[in-house]
Amino acid sequence: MKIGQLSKVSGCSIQTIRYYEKEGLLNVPSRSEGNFRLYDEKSIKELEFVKHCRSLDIPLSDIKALLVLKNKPEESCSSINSLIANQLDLVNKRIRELKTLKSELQIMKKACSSGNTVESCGILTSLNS
Amino acid sequence: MKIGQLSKVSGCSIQTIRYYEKEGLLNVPSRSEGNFRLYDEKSIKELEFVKHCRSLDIPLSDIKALLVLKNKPEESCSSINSLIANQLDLVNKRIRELKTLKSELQIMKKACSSGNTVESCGILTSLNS
DNA sequence: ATAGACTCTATAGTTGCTATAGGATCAAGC
DNA sequence: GCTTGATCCTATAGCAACTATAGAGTCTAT
Repeated sequence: MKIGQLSKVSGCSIQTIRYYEKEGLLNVPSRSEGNFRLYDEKSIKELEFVKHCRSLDIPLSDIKALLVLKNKPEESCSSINSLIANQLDLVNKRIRELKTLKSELQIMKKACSSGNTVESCGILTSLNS
Repeated sequence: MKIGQLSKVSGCSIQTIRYYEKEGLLNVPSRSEGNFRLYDEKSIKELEFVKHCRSLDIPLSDIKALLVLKNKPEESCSSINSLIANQLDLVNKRIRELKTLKSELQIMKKACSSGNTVESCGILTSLNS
């Protein structure tokens, strides 16, 4: 299949697929006589692996590391484990940050009784402090 | 005071201060004879306003809009209100997304009983599906 | 006079894409 | 055989919000 087809079945844009290839996250596909990329079932699996990792916000560099590990089946998986643990820490940290943000934004929202002028807006007042 | 001093009292890096100036978020400061930027107390206030907005993840373009509104004290503050409400929506959405992420990552973490080989790693297995 | 601390501008790099320009290829219809 | 439109190709630029670097000028102290 050609790239447009792979894009449809995977839900990744054509540019993104080419970008992943350039970044070394996908095996280099074969080419047709007219220099079009040709993909097969295995390519779909590869792309879906990357997509799944990305849906977990795993950075491309880490996905690359995972792909290397996938090809060393006999090694210890402790680095995979710590990679995921790390990712979890990041997510937890970000959730905590966003919750702090949320409560401050909520307070600000309440401070503005719409219909005010800018001059007396409680939001601007709180942003100034 | 010069930019290094402002950087220290504000906690913003020198490059960030210059960047904010270039983006029109800070008033253009006066210059010394040797072409160094010179700041005063008002500059600190301005920078702190921007910093506070940024700590709420408000994008620079929105901060710019807020600055314009600050100079029209007699206008209605409803656009400030909706800007903040919008920001709150975004934060809430992101929190929900991250919570989904978090639970999937937790499941994956459990799936790996460290000491496994890469081949039998529960994490890789779940990433493949 | 010179060393070192600070500042200046301009430019490139970061991340993970998305969008565009300017072309080549291919299948279908006339 | 020729054209049209859909698809593909590469290379490059743009996004957000910075950070980092190069290469130069300025200021202060000795």
